[in-house]
Amino acid sequence: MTPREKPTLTARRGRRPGSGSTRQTVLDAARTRFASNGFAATTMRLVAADAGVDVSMVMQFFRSKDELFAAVMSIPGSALERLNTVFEGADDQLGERVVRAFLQAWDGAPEESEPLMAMLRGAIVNQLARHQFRDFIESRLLTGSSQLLGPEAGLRAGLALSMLVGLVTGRQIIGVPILAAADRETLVAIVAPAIQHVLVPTHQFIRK
Amino acid sequence: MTPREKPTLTARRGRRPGSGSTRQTVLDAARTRFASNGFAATTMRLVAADAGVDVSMVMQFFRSKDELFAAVMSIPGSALERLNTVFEGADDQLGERVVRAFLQAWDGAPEESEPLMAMLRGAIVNQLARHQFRDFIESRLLTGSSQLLGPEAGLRAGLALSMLVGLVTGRQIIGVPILAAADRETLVAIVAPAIQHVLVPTHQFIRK
DNA sequence: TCAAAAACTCAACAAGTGTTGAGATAGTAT
DNA sequence: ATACTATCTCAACACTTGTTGAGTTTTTGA
Repeated sequence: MTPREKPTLTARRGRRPGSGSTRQTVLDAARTRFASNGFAATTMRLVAADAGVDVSMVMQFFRSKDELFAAVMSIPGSALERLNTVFEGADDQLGERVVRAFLQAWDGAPEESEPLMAMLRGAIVNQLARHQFRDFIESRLLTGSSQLLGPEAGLRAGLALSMLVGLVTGRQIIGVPILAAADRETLVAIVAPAIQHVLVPTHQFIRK
Repeated sequence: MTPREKPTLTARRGRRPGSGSTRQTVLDAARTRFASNGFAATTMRLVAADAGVDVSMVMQFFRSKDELFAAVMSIPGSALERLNTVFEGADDQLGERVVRAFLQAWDGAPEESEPLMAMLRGAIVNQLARHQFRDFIESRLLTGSSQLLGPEAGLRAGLALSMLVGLVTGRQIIGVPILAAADRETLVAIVAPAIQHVLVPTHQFIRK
């Protein structure tokens, strides 16, 4: 049945898989579109037009819209990695460290912030994004915080995260003017003590 | 031209505007669908089927999908009204009062919580909802907090709101298990001090 | 009774969606 | 050269969407 000749190496002839530059172009276009338009409003034809290729090209690289979206979100990006370790250590600056890292992750370079933005926008409409988002909150971050704070550790970390996500959503996605206008350090100054209190169940606040 | 007899009252003849029960049924169905499925995933045919009428019936009552959505969200509901006064008074229990009122608004009866849910889900996709949401955060609530806390009053209230919205989103819409499983009082106990610190720029925490 | 008007249904349109398959083009091995 | 294969385009399918207009039923006021 199956031809056994030349079982060793270079069994396949013909054109080698291309440089992948087009695939990357499509992926970049999709990332940007998903981040700014959300999942539902991003059409395959729109992504294809941005990338300057035909629609079926997109379908051939990524087999469906869902898989394209998954490919966009599965870009690990150093942003997520950086957030992995930020919960470690329950010292006085924990809140400030967490808040600053969080705001940075969403303000940074498009290659890092856009997948996060796409995930956030998609979490409302797309089931895949919703699950990815749960994983993002549950496994990636809650495991890093296990060394923190007693039996409520997971709950406290989840609360801090969801509240910070709300802040970023209002600031970047909804575009509440008063939040969008504030600079990062002002936000850190106000929010950091609050997050500190959510994360560390201390009953008194260390002054200055 | 126009008959002048009996110019006083009952000018219109024919069937009076119906009991309105059907229109209300449609509105209820739309409210529930928008709240649970979001704007994009809610189709006119789905709403019509839920209400047990034809699609064009929905179109006749509310002239478009956008106007139907607007009708759903413009249900004032005592939930929003209750939130109007909750920011008043910068005492020690302000944070607790705000958090509890907020969680109640989203946990309460469907007629009150569903418009909020619809607004929240729609804010990502629908421009109308996004504007409504800004108004909800800006005018309705920030004006009530003007008596609070200095030059940063608006920013602080906006921050508290966005963070609480993030909490509710994670709990009810995304369905993060660890947040959904927690009961309301546990959340109040953890979050209230944090919100207190966001709203009132005190530098020390009153113990117990 | 009778006609007007509201309430309601049926069938379809135009546009847009994700997706598919056939085929053209071009690079790469033998 | 030539067979082979990856890249890419064209055209269309099958379906869903919001929306519309014509026609039917039911209630109401004169």
